[in-house]
Amino acid sequence: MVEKGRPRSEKIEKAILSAAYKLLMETGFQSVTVESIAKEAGVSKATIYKWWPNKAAVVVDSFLAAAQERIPMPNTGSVEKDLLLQLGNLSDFLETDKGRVITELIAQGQFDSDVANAYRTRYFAPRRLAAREILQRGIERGELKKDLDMELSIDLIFAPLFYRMLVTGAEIYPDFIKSVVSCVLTGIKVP
Amino acid sequence: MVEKGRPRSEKIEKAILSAAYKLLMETGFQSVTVESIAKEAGVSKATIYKWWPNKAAVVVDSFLAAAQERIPMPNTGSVEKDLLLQLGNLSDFLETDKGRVITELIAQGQFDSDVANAYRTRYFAPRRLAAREILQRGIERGELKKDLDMELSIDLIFAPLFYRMLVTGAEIYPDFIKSVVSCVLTGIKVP
Amino acid sequence: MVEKGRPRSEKIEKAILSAAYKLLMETGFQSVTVESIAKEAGVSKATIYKWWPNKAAVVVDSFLAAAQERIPMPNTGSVEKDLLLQLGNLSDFLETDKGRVITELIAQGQFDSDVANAYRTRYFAPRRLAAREILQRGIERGELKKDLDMELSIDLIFAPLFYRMLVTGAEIYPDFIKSVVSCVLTGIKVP
Amino acid sequence: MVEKGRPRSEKIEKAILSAAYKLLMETGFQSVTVESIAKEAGVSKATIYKWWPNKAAVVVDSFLAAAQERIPMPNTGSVEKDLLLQLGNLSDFLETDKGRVITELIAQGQFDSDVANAYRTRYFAPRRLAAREILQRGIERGELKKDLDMELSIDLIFAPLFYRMLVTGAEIYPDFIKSVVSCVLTGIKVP
DNA sequence: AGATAAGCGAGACGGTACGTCTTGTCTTCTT
DNA sequence: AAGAAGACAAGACGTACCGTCTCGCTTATCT
Repeated sequence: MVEKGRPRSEKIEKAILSAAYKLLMETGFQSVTVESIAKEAGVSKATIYKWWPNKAAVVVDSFLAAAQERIPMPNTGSVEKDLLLQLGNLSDFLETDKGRVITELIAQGQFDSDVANAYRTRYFAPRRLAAREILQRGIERGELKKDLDMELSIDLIFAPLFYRMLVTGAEIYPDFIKSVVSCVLTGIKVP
Repeated sequence: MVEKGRPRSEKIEKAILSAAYKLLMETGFQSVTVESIAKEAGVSKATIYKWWPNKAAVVVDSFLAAAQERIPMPNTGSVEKDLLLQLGNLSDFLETDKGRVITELIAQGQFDSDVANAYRTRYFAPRRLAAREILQRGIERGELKKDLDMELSIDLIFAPLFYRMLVTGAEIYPDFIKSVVSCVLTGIKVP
Repeated sequence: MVEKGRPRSEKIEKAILSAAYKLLMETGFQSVTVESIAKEAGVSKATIYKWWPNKAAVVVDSFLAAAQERIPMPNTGSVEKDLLLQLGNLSDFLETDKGRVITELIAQGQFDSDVANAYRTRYFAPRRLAAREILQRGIERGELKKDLDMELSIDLIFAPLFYRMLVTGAEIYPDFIKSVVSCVLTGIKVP
Repeated sequence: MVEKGRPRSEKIEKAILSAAYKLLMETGFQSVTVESIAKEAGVSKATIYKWWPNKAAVVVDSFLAAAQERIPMPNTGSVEKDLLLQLGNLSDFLETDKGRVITELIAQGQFDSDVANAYRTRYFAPRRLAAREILQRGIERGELKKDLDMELSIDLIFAPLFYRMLVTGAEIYPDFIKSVVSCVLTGIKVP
């Protein structure tokens, strides 16, 4: 059966997401208003609420849609080098405007579980997968313990960066990453 | 020098903080309004704004004032046991209502640097100090490397719990803590 | 050109004006609050501020909207009788609740020129026109001087009533009106 | 019996009235706040409320205290000339800042009968007395009707000026005064 | 001289209205 | 039916002013 009436315009959806993303980058999550998105996109507020349940949903969506760039998958033959590259990329990213934004989204996730689910499945899940592959190859190469708890290991690797970003606010200098990888590895590596 | 004018009423200050804390626990950060605090405390809104610049400031203050209970300082003679106790307490705490609240405050800290500064200096700083002592004793007993980077080590220990709370939302079961401590230790322990 | 968007609801506008008018009559200008108007009208405060710049504007508007009843135009064939009827009506009116209200609006007009402009053009202008016609007919009938300064004469006729209402607070008894008309017509000098 | 305790400081009372008057002239009735009077006078708010029941009372008092300058009593031998001088002075006065202020006080009198009583007895009563004398002399000289209603006549003379000031807002040019006096004296009817 | 009591400055406080802002829904006409 | 425009309800925000109060200090008279 064919849908009746005017079909949903994909152009409009994109305009909304672009506008939301632009404002998110420029002014931060709290300063973005649905009104401002509508104006920037040349769109009616009702149209936004037609497709997203609330402001947080649009804004998160706009961020995640824009974050679909390729996730780098380092494969140097060494777990340590791979992890250093991976964490280096992440920490570089967290310094950018986008990095600031993701902490705002994580913050919003504490108040809105839909937001939390969104960034978990669409943002973090694929990135953890990349880390998983690095570790998997390390196991196969005999660099890492066979019975490694993968999820735990990934937590140990990523957690310190987010902990500093979100909780302590301490600077994330390059040596910090080196030290994190070194410490975690010496722990999980075959002795 | 003697203070001039009618002195600030401590009773009122306490009433405000108690009211804010009560509402924070009952309804969560976002649902607390300055109006509701004023009503609950039997106080004028203007009085609240006289002493705190905005809602976030009062609410955070109310939490931190209530969080001044003794920080447990385990001292079993073993770094591993001490850390297990410390992290066990923390994870128990994070399961309670207060635990939920602190994630909300951390969230708020992403939007308001005054809030972030408040919980960093008044909440986390003393708790990190406790961890520091545990590690220090470990070094003195020869359990840990002499040239240990303390801040980094504390980050490695605490980060995974907060990472799960704030980012992945994964459950924090008892074995998780054991594994975290074990992994971090094997790395920083003298071989 | 057709208006875009949802049209302004006339029902709501009327509800606001009715509510404001009701409260104005019941409690007086100073006791009316925008909040109370909103509540009485079952309307949002923002809607009121959308169409009126402040409380005074709504309240004055509500009064003037309600004061659009027919202005009596006596035409007895005698200037004196016409003026007596006109002033009698006015003084009866000033004794009512509405009369008290208009002094409050005039008072408000001293602080807010928009208010003053409103009652001048919408309330007094049409009433002065009626008086003008009475005088005009008097001139045509040869009762009054041909070169009469109309504005001045109208001032002389109306002023004493308002002067007593606003300034001296003296009672306005029926004979007072008779005397005013008589004096204005013939003067106080010995003939 | 002698009063116990520290006596009321006249200096302070004067400072309050001066401050209130200064602010009244500079910023108008509504913009004067008790706070600002206290600050300007270097006095405590409580001291103000100790001697006056509310803001309006102080401000009106400050005005009336300052308005105690001699009231001119023209006596030219002609009622017309006397009235022209008297009204001329009044209209000159109403053009000044003080003139604006008195309309504000009259306005305030509509909401506060204490204010109204104050300016009636302390401001208008003595000025009406002066007019009364003018008329009395006119009667004695045979210029005016013997059975003249004095209060009414005074109303007729003063009312138009205040009517223009308070109600119509029309300009009060010199000829206007001439015409008022002339009309009141001789009437508008064809002789 | 010391006690007593009111005057006073400073400023905290309760109360209450203001006018603004944002969210999410609803209504009308246009495409 | 989708969409633009924009009206609307709800309700929190932070500000302002009023008039009252609570301190401690000062300035008088009374004992």
